[in-house]
Amino acid sequence: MRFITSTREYLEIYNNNTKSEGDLFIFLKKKISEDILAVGIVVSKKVGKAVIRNKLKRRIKAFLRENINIHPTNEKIIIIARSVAGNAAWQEIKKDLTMLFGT
RNA sequence: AAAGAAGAUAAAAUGUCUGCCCGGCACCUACUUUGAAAGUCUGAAAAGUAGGUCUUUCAAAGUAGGUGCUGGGAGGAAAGUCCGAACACCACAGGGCAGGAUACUUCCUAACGGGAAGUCUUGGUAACGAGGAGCCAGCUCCACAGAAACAAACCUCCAGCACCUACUUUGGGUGUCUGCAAAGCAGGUCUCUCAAAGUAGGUGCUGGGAAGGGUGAAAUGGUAGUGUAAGAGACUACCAGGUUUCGGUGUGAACCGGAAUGCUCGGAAAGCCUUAUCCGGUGCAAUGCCAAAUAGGAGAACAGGCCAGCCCGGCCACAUUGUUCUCGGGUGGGCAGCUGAAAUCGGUCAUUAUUAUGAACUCUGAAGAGUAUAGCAAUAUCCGGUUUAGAUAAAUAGACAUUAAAUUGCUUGUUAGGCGAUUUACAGAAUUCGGCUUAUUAUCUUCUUUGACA
Repeated sequence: MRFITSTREYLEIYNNNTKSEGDLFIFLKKKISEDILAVGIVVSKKVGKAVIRNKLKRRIKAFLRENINIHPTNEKIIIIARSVAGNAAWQEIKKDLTMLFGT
């Protein structure tokens, strides 16, 4: 697994994706030929101040580490946080992410 | 006990599982360079010798990756980016204008718009807080209300003139009444009317005056008297303030005491402005370096390509072409800058310097000053210690459990405890420091006022 770091890569997915929505997050997915998962995390200022945004990003990364097996391996995914995700509990985040990866 | 004021400190703890970033050490793998040895192929006048090529092995260094062990890893505001600096680059002979910032005094400081102490004004019963150049240079503004917001006069006050009304007095006329026989004359506590004078009131005009009323955030000193047509610092006494000046104290802002002068002056400079002082610009995305692919640029060398096994021949190109190499610019990317500093704590046995305080005594009209040593404090010096993140879609954590604290519910055997629930703030480094401002949880210390009890 690797993280998406360049603006060009983000724009490529924004322009050509399949969208799935949960209560807390929105997934933008795109099939790729490489046998690896690429993930980008987007948390806007609507979610909260820096401490809250950083904590949410760390929690998403922790989920990805702990659930390495359920990931698809040939996709690029952008995870966008909705504004309510800032004060969600860990159980809610886990449930929402599991549901979105399952579909 | 309640309500306040000032300051200081801390920024919940422990464990389990799973992880992140930076460094150190050891080992392993790969690559590069250097050296040594062996072999191989070559090989300079002579030597298959020196040297060279390639391969293998070993050693050292470096780079990259991996494994293991180990060390370190957010804040008091990391925030806002508001001041001041370091550092980097650019600009710069000197001076002025413009622009910006600041504005009581002394001291601290690398510097500051920061801090400390003092001083004045002001708010508060007080602890304590807030503020500080200049509206006697010029201009401008002062909502609403009000006559008027700085030059005047609405009502009121006073004087004069004109007109109107009422009344009084005097005089004239008509009527009426009475008297005389009548014409007529005379008279009146009568009526109407005309004129003059006076008194009172009203209206208007001219002048005096700025005391009173009312408006406003703000109206040009206050009280009492003299004075006047009415009034007014016009004059007098006392009070308040201003200005000038003398003496004293203090480094200074300023303060204390005296004298003269009727001088009595609106507010706003977070309005223009005046005065004084300071300020070159851009910020680590600074700046320096390495440097791929692709495209294009410059330079150099070569002359080709297709048909064919080769030659001849034919076709294309004949230099703005093709191939190869080199160069510099630039993009993605990477490295350095990058983290130890104007840091912080303690000590005083001893040393030195400076500053402040200071029991006591003396002087003074007061404010205050002087003498002088012990002790104590601060700063510097000195001595000893402590800490010290470096990420880059951005690490420093995620989950769970226990404990702690606070709030709250239920409950019991109620100065106490048990069982639950919720909460544990504000907030995330980005070149580095010194400050300021803002956000915010808890605790402690000192002080003030009021009340209660002893």
